[in-house]
Amino acid sequence: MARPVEFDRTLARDRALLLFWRRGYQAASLADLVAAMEISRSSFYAAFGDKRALFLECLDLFAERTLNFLNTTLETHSPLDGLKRFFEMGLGRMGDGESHWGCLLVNTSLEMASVDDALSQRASAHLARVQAAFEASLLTTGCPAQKAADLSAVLMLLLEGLRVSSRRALPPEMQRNQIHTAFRIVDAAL
Amino acid sequence: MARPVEFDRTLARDRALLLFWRRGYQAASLADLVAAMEISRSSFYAAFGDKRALFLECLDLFAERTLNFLNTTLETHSPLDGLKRFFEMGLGRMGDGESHWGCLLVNTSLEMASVDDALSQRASAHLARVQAAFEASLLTTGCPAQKAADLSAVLMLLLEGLRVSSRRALPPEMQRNQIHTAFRIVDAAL
DNA sequence: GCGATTCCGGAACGATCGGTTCAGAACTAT
DNA sequence: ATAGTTCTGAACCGATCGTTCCGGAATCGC
Repeated sequence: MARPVEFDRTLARDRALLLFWRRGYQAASLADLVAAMEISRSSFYAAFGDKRALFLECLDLFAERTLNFLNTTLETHSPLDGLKRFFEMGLGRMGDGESHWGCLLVNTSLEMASVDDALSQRASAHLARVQAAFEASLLTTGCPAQKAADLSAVLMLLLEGLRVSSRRALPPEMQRNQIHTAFRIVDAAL
Repeated sequence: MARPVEFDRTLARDRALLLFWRRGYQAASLADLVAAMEISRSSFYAAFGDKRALFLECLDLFAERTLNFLNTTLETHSPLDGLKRFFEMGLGRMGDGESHWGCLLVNTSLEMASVDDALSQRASAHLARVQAAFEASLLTTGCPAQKAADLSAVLMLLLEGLRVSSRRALPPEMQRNQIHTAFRIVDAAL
C-alpha cells in the first residue's frame, strides 16, 4: 500500500466555494481555483472531476447550508422573526468577507442563464426550495393557503432584491433599513 | 473620395446590446459579437474601440432607454399605475426574445462585481437613478419624504427581484401575480 | 532496508480568448 | 478609366482557457 494522507478534500472544496461565490463561475479560472484551494492541478482533477463538476458540488452545498440555516432559525423563532433573521444573514460590516458577495444561487441563476442553462436552472430550483420553506412557515401562522403562496412569492422577490443590494455593496445600514421597511409592510399585509 | 457607405453603426450597436443582454459580458465572445452585429472584426475595432468600450456604450444606452420609458409612463399615468406598468415592462409570452433576459443593469451589476468593479458600479449607479425616479414619483403623491425614501428602496428590491424572476424564466403569469401581490401590499402601506 | 503504490508539481496540450495587421475588394470623385 | 479613399475577410499575435500527462517524491506493507 502507499501514501494514504490525501489533502483535506472538504477544506479545499470550501475554499473553492468561497472563490466561486466571490468571482462567479466564469471569472474563477483554474489557476485562481488551485491557488485558492492550495492543491495542485492533478489533485484537482483527481478529486473533483473538472471545474463544472466542482461548481455543481459547491452550488448544491451552498443550497443545503442555506436551507439548513433557514430551517433552524425558523424552528427557534417565530415565523416572521425567523424570516427576518434569515434576510439579515451575512450582514456584517462593509468590505469584510462574504458579506457583500450576495447569494451564490441568485448570482449563478443570473450569470449562467443562456450560457449554461442546466446550471442556471439548478440554482433556480434551489431558490424555489427556499420559497417553499417560506410558504410552509407562513402556513404555520394560520395564514390562508392562497395568501401564503402569494406572500412567499413576494418574500422571494424581496430576498432576491436584497441579495442584489448585497452584491452591489450598498451600505449595510441601508440594507438593514430596506429589511426593516420591507417587513413592516409585509407584516401589515399578513 | 471613397466608399462613404459605412455599415449602420446604430443597428450594429443595438444588435450588440441584445447579445450582451442575453449572454452577459464575459460569455459574449468577439466571434459571437461580430457574427450577431454582421460586421467584420476590423470594422468592430474601428467603430467601437474594443469589447469593453462597446459594452459600456450599450450599458449606458440601456440605462437611458430604461429611464426614458420609466419617465414617460410616469408622466402619462398616476404614479402607482405608472410604476406598475414599468414593473410589467417586457412581460411577453415565455420564450420570445427579450422577455426573459432580465435587466441588463441588474445582470451586469451582479456578474461584474469583484471582476470589473468599474462596470459593476456603473450599472449600480444607473439603478440608483431608477430608484431616485421612484422616489420623485412618490413625492408627487404628497407622500412624506421619509416614507418616500423608504418605499422607493423597497420598490427597488421588488424590481430587482422581479428582474431575477424574469431571467430565471419563471412563467409570465407567475410574474404577473408577483407584481399584483407586491403592489397590493405596497398600496396598503402608502 | 525494499518494492509497490499513490500523490502531486509542473510542463505541455489544443482550443479559444481579445486584439492587431494588411492586402485587396469596393466605391466615389474627377 | 483612374486615382484616391474606405471597407473588410482572413491570417496572425501573444495570452489564457480548461484539461491531460508524466516523472519523481512520499509513504505504505513487508
